[in-house]
Amino acid sequence: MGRDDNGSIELGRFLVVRPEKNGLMAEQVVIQVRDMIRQGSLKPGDRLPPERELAKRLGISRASLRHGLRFLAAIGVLTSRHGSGTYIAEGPPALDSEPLRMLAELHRFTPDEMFEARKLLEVGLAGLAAQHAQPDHLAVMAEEVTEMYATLDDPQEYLVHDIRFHRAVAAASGNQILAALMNMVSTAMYERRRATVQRATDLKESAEFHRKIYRLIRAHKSDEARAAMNEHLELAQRAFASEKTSRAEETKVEDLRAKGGKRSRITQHAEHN
Amino acid sequence: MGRDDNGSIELGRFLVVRPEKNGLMAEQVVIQVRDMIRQGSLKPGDRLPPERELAKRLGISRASLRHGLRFLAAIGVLTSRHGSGTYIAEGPPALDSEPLRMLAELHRFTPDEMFEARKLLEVGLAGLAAQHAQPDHLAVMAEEVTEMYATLDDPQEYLVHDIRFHRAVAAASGNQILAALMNMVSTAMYERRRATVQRATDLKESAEFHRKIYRLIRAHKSDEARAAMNEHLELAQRAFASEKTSRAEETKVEDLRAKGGKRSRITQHAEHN
DNA sequence: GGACCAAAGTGGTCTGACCACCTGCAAAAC
DNA sequence: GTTTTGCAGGTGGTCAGACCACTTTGGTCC
Repeated sequence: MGRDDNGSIELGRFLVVRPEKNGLMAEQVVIQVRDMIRQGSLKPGDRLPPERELAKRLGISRASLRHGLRFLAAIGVLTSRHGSGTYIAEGPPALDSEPLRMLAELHRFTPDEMFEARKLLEVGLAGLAAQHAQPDHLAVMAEEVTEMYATLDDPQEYLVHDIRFHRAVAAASGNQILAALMNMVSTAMYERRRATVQRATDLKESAEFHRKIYRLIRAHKSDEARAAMNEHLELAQRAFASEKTSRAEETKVEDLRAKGGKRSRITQHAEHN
Repeated sequence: MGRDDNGSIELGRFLVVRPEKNGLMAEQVVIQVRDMIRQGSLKPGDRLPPERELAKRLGISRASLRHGLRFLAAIGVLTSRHGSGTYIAEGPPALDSEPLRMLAELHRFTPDEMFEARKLLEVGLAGLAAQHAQPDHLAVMAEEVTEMYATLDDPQEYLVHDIRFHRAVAAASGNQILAALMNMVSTAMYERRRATVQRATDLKESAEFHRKIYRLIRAHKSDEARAAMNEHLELAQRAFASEKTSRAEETKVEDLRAKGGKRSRITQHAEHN
């Protein structure tokens, strides 16, 4: 295999990056950007130089540069805005849920598996939240509980506040990693839940549970908060299971996804709320 | 907020898409491939058609197609092999750890946060493993424990078996999602650990712990396995902390990463063991 | 049979052009 | 003076075709 050792680099008039025989160009981009982030010259919200310029600076073609940027966008580090520029992701740390969704498709994850994962994460988060929750987190939780009671007759809307409540608990835990993981799992399940929750089984009971969890977190009762969260999720799991067996329509879900119910992070035009 | 623009596309996905007002081309690719996966015409290990052909079939340029494929490769669904083809990811479900690593850089995650996340996940997994472990999983665990004892004098090698043991526990839990999450977190921490473990503090004690955990899982003692795992990780956390404070050199780590200690999934040429 | 080599197939990169979209600013309208 | 309009430049998105680098395959030669 080795008879091409004429790799003489004589055109190196610029001292940018030595075009060693090493890996792909796109990977170079990832490394460069990561290092810029690491050394602090790029912070969340910052705008990167234009592609044409950046490509020139790194000594690669714009196409290759774009391949690298695409990778970074895919994993959620960047977002590109057509006509405006490329920016470092902002907001709270979050992992894209698309990978998990894909995995679920590929390996046929069962709903029970997902619920189990959620249970483990959320029960733990509830316990941590009870220990570390700050007033502002508690305020958000209270707000969402209130909204739940106010939307008992609108399952779709209720679900939104349900999710926000759990997100607030995650944020209150003080652990950004676990919060990001939980959100990823939770979001990946969203569409399925959205379909089943349609006929509200027991939103009242659900709301009560959320209120109970909130109060336990506020009172710093870690173990009890964990227990309540566990109970709540098992209830939800059973409700989901019974709903699911009673019908087998998937068209609805299909439809929602198709017309932009969610947008892949690939271009995500700044729609984080 | 919630600007619901995005013109309504009521009917919409034909194979030959009109270059009218659809979303980005790359996104079309993602959707197409995902649907192929969902409907079962693409399974793990399968090879996709050549880019040139696929591009023609979808009615887009090869560059755009490649952008889409890059996205899928980035999230771990595909792997491209130069000169060979593009394949659907094989092996057990796994999430790439690069996103988490990037998040850690961007938001300055603390080691304590990471350990806390690991603790939550692994303690839960140990409990589940004690309930669901199969003989083959137990065999792997036993094997790795043995190897740990055999490599007490080689911290680097020891760490490898350490990681494999924990991976085996995760696999034994029967929950692929949690296993994938744990591996993601664990892998993201790998480099840091690799640096600190150099001067083996108490590998003997660590090995004892692993053996203990293994036996408890084998005996289906869920609660005790959880407790042991928790103890083990807190010990490791303390060891890490004390190591870290005693020195502040990072050059070593930098070096390892730079020269291919790890390869981003972006091109990952089939090196899963 | 085994080592070697050449050709075909495939992903990776480059180039340069054009398109679609956003932003900012200046001219026009009020 | 203030608001609206419109245009021009900058920026990301797409396209086309060519060439490079690697892998695989299958044949040739020893």
